[in-house]
Amino acid sequence: MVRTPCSDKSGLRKGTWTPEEDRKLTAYVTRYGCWNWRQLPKYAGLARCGKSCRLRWLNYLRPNIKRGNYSKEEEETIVRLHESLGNRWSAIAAQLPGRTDNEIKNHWHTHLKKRFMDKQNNSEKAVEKKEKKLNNHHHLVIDVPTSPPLILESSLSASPQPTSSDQNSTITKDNTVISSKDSVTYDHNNNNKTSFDGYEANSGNFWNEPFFWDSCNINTSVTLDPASYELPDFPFLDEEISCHFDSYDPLDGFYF
DNA sequence: AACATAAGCAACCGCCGCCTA
DNA sequence: CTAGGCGGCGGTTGCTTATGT
Repeated sequence: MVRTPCSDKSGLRKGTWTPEEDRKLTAYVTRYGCWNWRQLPKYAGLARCGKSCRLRWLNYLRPNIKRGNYSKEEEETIVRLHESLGNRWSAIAAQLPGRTDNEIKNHWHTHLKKRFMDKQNNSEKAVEKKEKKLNNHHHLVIDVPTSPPLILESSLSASPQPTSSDQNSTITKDNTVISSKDSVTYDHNNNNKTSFDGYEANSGNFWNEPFFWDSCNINTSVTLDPASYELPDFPFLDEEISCHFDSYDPLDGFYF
C-alpha cells in the first residue's frame, strides 16, 4: 500500500508515512505525549500537519493496536453494534479493544457490509415469500421482523484471507512493527541521508540540534516500547507545559 | 502475457462540537 | 454572547494488489 509521497503548497508532506517519520512521531509522542497535535509536528521534526500525525498515531503507531484478521466474535460485535449505533465507528471501536475506528470502518465496507446486506436481502426475500404465501391464504395480519437475524454463518470466517497488513507488516513480541513494503528505504547507518525540510528550516533553537535518534540506538523497525528510547529532555523547559506530563500511562503511552 | 476490473486499505478532507478567551 | 482554535469523527479518495478474462 504505497502512496506516492508528495507535499502541498505549504511544504507539508502528504501521503504514505515513511519509517523515518513513524520513528520520529513514535519517539516524540511516547516521550512527551500529544499535548497539542497542531504544534506537535514542529517539535517532533515532522513536516506533516497535526491531523495527519494524530491519525497516524491513533490508527497505527500507538501501543496495543491489534492488527490482522478479525475473529468471528469481533465481527459479530461489529455487526451487532452497527445495527444499534449505525455508522458511529468510534463508538463501535470503543467496544473492540485494540481496533481503530478507521480499521473497523474499512472492514465493514469491504467485508461485513456485503454479508450483512446479503443476509438482509435474504431475510427480506423470505419475508416477501411468507407474505405472498399468507396473502394467498387471505391472512390480514403479517408479522414482519424489523431487522435481520445477527447470527453469522460459521463460513464467514472459515477461510480468513490475510489482510494486506498481515502480508506487509508484522508485530513482534516486543511490539515492534516491521514493514516489508515501505516505499522509502532508510539507511540507518547513514542518518545524513534523511535530512528533513521541516527540520532543517528551523535554526538557532532546539530543533536545529541533531535530532535525538541521531545519537541513540533505534533499530530499523518502529519500536513502540517507550523504555527502549533514549530521549532528550523536554524541548522547552517550560514548567507550565512539562508539568502536564508528570505521569505516564504505560497502557496508552501518554503522559498526563 | 497483457490488460481490465474488483478488492482492500491507508490517508485525506471537511464538518461538527467543545472549550476558552 | 461570540469567535477562533482544536480535536474528533465519518465520508471519501486514490493507490496497490489480487483476480478474472
